[in-house]
Amino acid sequence: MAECSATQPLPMTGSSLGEGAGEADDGALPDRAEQLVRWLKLSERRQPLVVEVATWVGLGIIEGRLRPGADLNSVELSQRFSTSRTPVREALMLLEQEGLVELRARLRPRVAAFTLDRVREIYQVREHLLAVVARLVVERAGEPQVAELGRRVTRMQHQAASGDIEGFFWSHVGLQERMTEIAGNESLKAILDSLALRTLILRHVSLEQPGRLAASADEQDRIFRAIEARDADLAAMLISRHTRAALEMIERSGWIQFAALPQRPRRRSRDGTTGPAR
Amino acid sequence: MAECSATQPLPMTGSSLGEGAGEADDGALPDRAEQLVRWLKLSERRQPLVVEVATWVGLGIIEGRLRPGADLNSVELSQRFSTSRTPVREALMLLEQEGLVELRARLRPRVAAFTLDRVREIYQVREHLLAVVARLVVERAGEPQVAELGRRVTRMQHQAASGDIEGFFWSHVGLQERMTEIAGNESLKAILDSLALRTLILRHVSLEQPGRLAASADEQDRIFRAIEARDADLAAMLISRHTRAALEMIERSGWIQFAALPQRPRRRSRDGTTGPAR
DNA sequence: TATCGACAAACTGTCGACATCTTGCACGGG
DNA sequence: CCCGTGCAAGATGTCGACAGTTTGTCGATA
Repeated sequence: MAECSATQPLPMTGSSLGEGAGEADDGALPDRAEQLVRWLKLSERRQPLVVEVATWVGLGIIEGRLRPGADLNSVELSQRFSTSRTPVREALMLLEQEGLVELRARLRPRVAAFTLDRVREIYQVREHLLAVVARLVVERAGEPQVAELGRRVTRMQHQAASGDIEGFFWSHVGLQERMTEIAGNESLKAILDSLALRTLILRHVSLEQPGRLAASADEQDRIFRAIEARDADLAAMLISRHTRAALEMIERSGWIQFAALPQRPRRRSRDGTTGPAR
Repeated sequence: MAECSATQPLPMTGSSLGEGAGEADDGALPDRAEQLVRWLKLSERRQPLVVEVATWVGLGIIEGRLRPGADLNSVELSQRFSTSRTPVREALMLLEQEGLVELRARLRPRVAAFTLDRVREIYQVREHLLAVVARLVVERAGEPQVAELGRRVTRMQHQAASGDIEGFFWSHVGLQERMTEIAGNESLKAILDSLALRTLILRHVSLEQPGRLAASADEQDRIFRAIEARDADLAAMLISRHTRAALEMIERSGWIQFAALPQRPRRRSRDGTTGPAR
């Protein structure tokens, strides 16, 4: 378990993350797990076992514990969760559709690797769809909803002021999700959720850029005021600009090249000396 | 199935699909099946068995042979293809992500049912994303690409003039796919492909409305001329309007209420002799 | 020393079996 | 006659096993 906290590009082979995983199912996973479950609409559609595996792997990818390109072999995952490979394969397929995992016939599943081009594409789509969301929110939000959005933005400003990146990050996620809900187009929400999931880790990177936290908070405030004033054009423009700014931060951070390094996980030596084995 | 690991997707196993469903696939599979395979990005990612099942079921849904709400139980499908249930389940999961099949834990898989609201949502998203595509096409298409689009539009006009709904329909599908390719945003293309798949059957309905064929051909022509003239704003506006018009036709046709009728398939008698056609 | 080829480990895809759950149907009560 | 209850057929989810591939490693060769 000690190795769990390793910040190295630690290949997930072996039992590097062993215990934490095994017990992770019920107690250990905090709110984000539930967020993820809701995001993937897992609970309604799948058995608990599949949900457990998908949640753990998905969270691992989002949180950066599982690096892009890392092997996700089903045998090891099934041992980790004391199940057969069937639910594991199902979980990996779910994550594949969300763009978090790459599956190709006969090849080992791997954590999806980003390319800068792909990220640009996603942000380009997000930019336009979020503009649509903004317009719909202006059109459809009642007073109570506007007030709720205002409270969320206020909280984010406080978090930004106190430098609480983690809190701000999740508030931001929650705010955008709430706005897509208010927009009232479930298909649109599903698409944006999926795109959000793929870029979660990147959005984190974006916020870590110096000065970005305060700037982002300010932009959120201006977007909110446009919504409050029922100015759809302005809100749409601001949210598009906000999205472009976030992309720029990501590009500037150079994170992508770093993360996309060809990661060749070593095969375990077969005498079992893989360090702390289970 | 025999161990023929042929590289070519061999035609359906002719063995066990004796019913009305059987006829439709074997001879009729040629182009659309391949289109569907490409659409789902099946060939790269999955084993032939899964591809075969997914193609058959997916085509069945698109062509209306499998009605919304119809049961898709994995035992029957596995018998039909002489496989085990594992690849069948995988195929159904693939189709679920494309919105063609509904899976819920412990319940039988069913062909996805449309609601009018859901269709409106999809067309709302399509309207905006296609506008983005139009702008990108104007920006990025070279002369050869524009010429190719022109040829496609010309062909569609001929098909419309001769009342060839089926041909026009697939030309239309091909045209939009080509435009999304030219737009050069793969993520955007993936989203639009998925939405297109969900609404394929509806777009067919739309074209069957009297007068719609000619109107659609005319709109396509105007969109093309706007692209040719490099007028991004106009092209985007026209393609949005075109999408809205298509939705209106669908709403007017009343097809959705008809198709969404709670279809309760009777259980088969268990002597295997499926008396009435399925 | 570097390269190529073959071996062996390990992983994936598929299968049939089993436990659990859902669902249609029959039966009994109101 | 209609409705709720219980049962049995049948479907799903999971499992362990097996065959076929992929892949890393080792040894032979130049």
